Amino acid sequence: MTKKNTPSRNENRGVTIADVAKAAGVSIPTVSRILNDKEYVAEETRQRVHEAIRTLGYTPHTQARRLRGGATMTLALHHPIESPHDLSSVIETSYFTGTAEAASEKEYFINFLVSQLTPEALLNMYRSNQIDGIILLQVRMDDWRVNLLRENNYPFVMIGRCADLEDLSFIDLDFETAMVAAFDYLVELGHRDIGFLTYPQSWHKTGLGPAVRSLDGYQHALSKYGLRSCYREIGLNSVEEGFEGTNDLFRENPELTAIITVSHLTAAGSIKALTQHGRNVPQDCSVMAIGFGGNFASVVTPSLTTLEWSPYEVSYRATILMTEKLANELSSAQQILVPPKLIVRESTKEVT
Amino acid sequence: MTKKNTPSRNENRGVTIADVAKAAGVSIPTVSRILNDKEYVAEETRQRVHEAIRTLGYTPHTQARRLRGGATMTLALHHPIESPHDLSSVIETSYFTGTAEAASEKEYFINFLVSQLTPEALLNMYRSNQIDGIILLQVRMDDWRVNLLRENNYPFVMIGRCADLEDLSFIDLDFETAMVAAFDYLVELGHRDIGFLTYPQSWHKTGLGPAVRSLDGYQHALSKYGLRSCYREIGLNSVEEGFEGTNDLFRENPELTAIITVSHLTAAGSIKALTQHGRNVPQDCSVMAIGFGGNFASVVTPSLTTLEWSPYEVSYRATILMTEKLANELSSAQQILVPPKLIVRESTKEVT
DNA sequence: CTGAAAGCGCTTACAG
DNA sequence: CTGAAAGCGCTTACAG
Repeated sequence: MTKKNTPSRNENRGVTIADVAKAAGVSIPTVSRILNDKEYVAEETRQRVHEAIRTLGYTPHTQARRLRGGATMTLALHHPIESPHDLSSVIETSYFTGTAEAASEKEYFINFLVSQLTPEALLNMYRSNQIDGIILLQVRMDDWRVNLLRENNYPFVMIGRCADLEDLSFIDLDFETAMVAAFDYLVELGHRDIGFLTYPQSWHKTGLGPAVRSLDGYQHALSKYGLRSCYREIGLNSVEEGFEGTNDLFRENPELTAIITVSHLTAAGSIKALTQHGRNVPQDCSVMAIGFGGNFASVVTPSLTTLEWSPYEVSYRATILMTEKLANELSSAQQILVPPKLIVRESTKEVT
Repeated sequence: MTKKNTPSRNENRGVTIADVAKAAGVSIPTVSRILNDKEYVAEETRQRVHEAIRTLGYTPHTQARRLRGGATMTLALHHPIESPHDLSSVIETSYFTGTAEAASEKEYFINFLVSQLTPEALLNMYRSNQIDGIILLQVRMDDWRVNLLRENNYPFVMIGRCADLEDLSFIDLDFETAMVAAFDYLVELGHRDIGFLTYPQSWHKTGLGPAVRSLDGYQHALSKYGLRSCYREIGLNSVEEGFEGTNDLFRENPELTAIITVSHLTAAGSIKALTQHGRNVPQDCSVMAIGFGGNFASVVTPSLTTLEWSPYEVSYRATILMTEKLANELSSAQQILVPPKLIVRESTKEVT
């Protein structure tokens, strides 16, 4: 096995604008102009410079350009979570890919921040010119990040939304509409005894949007149809909690004919519990989930009827929004509410 | 609604090292030294400078530091895929979070590249100093990215591995071992008629590691136990393909008592097919999946026995490896093979 | 222990 | 149409 020499920095790296200028027999500014399609340049000069660029394999130094240009052309996507290890159960891959795709289209870099951030650290991201803007995930009704960024007038965009939205741009899932839509659908099928397994109490207490707004929507739906309240606040990301929540619900309300959950995981637990107690889904009880779709829905047996959003699309749009804001292309704050899509699969059925 | 003025760049941004120097009544290099804990500085001066830094809210300009320092302190993670939209079905979130976490610990930035990359574009990432190194995903036995990077002597690390590994650093899942381990486990339970739903033929043809090595491991296992071959190459990411693949397999081999799949999705399809044909899992037939774990396994009913790896850990380690390589902390190429962990759940059982 | 000088690679007025 | 000069914010020898 021949041992090769592995230098830490590469030789190719050395080609600078000065090299190109020398090779083409012109000055550095001239090369720069040609690179940036500025002003008038003699066609013959342009040819010569391009020739030099090609033979030298020159590419402008991104960092230097950015230093000169003032903008970092870098965005951050922040999800506050104690343990990044667990993020996979909280957020879908498509959030990353949607953001990454939009950023790359707009020639921005994107940094994913998946940790608890101190106010100091957040400010430093801007102050030290690491980022031009940030996209906030998991926004609370009263969110310190929003307050801080707003005070300091640093550009940001939310996926989600806080309480005071004046002049703020966001894209959010419309949970209120989703809840009512779920009831519209189930009531239409003849259901009147509907149980709801919602977000954990801790989410509600800390003012997390989905928790607060789902419950609001739930109340609307109840009064719209004159139904009585029947819900449990349970953990989001475990089949077990769905299992136990469902058992709980049925112990006190054996008459239920439908269950709405806010995660595919708890829906799966719900189905497990029902099946185990001899209730067939959807024959004896319908189950539906509100949330992100993806592959989960069809893995479950029976496959899940859902009201879902595309995290890819939502994050893509949020990122485009961020770049537009930075380019001053937004005349006013953009506030976008995305309605969910109803996808009927096998887990729901009319009451017999 | 009061209309606020939204300047595009922020005022706080202006604080530079020169401001600090002036405020503290010292020269710029002195501030720089203090910032970087260099050499001897009079304690009294240090105090004064720190004081100025604090009151001005100064943070060093990252881009400028990088320009001066030579390194971009930025890494890329590349997954080649035609449609980034579909990435969520191919790769787990934990890949991103593991990478992001390691990068942030080492004070690197990380850019996720989730698109088809041209050779030209890949070289440009280095030439234009956008990145110091790249982490390659979905590596083929003969991978143009590897060849190109190697030729140009640009630093990279693989999650996966190609055929010629001389002097290359990687961390890969040990699929051969996994296959044999699956058979060890099932044979121990008394199974001798075992069907295998493996990666699609296209993967095998393009030389994708998991496809090639799973099949190799499969052959080893067969000859180890003197069993006959019985497998199908099917699509990875759909419940349907698992469903149909299983039906296919049983049509010609009704005697099968166990199925091994390489994805949770196809395993779910497998269970669906078996159940639908009146075969109880695991009573009449065991099903197990080789691959990443996560929440999928317990969503399925019965929950899946798996041989699994943690994508968080694998990507975390790969990223650390990359930073070590860049810091020249690696005396030789690191080649790490990660064995899977067997997690017995409900979907497997001894032959009765 | 500290400052004046040069330079990282580029771009943008400013003259010609 | 093109070049000389200044500067983006920082760090690193080099003198003192």
